[in-house]
Amino acid sequence: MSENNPMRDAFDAIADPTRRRLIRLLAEAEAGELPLHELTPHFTMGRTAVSKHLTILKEAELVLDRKVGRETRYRLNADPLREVQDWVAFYRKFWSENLIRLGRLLEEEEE
Amino acid sequence: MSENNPMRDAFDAIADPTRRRLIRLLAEAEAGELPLHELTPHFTMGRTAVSKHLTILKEAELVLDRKVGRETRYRLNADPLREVQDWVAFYRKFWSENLIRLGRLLEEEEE
DNA sequence: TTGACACGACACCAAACGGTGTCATACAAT
DNA sequence: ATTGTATGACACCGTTTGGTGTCGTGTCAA
Repeated sequence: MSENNPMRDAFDAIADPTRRRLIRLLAEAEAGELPLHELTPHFTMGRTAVSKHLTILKEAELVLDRKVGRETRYRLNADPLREVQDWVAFYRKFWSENLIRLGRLLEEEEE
Repeated sequence: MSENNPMRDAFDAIADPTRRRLIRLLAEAEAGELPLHELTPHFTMGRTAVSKHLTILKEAELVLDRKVGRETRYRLNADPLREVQDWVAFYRKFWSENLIRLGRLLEEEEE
């Protein structure tokens, strides 16, 4: 039984501001990974709540984790965000004028 | 009392796949706008459910509406998606190799 | 003016969400 | 060996979500 994970959408995972901050913290971590007890103090909520948000991010495969001693270190995996990028990029052509040039530039680059 | 709206996050609004499909349908509408009863048949759920999704999109200002006769026509406003674009763009540098070149190109362009 | 249509508003419901606190376990340090 | 730390797993709880059905009102068509 290799996969009993609920397996979650990236869109769903980044909908919560706490989870977006977690992603940011992991992105800026010098070591590239952080354990739960170093992430927790950045929030007003308790450890358990942060842990649950990390679980949701794991379900979306936005973070990976490995156990080191008694702590679990979490690391960012930004790849699923490409789906978000691709989806939102489609609507660039509907934005207000000043980014149309950039949009065209991207289209050339992306094929 | 000009603003009694709950006022919702764009990230929150696009988290639901039904709402993403609504955005797509409105984007592809030839007339640029569609009434509820033309949107509904694209889904398996009932009219009331679709209407509630549209309300949520309205709270995020991703759709605008105007009344025409007995119908309410909904139109896409993609501008709030720029916030999503900006947020996700930050993590392009963490993606797998082949987009690093594009990422650098965008950074030059964006300042 | 009667009837069908389009819609918003509302009550309702089960399930998921976003928190809390507690407990058991594994590991570190002394 | 004992104590303290880090964590996962639960049970619990109030609120929100995503759906349903119904009702009332405004509008178009006969």
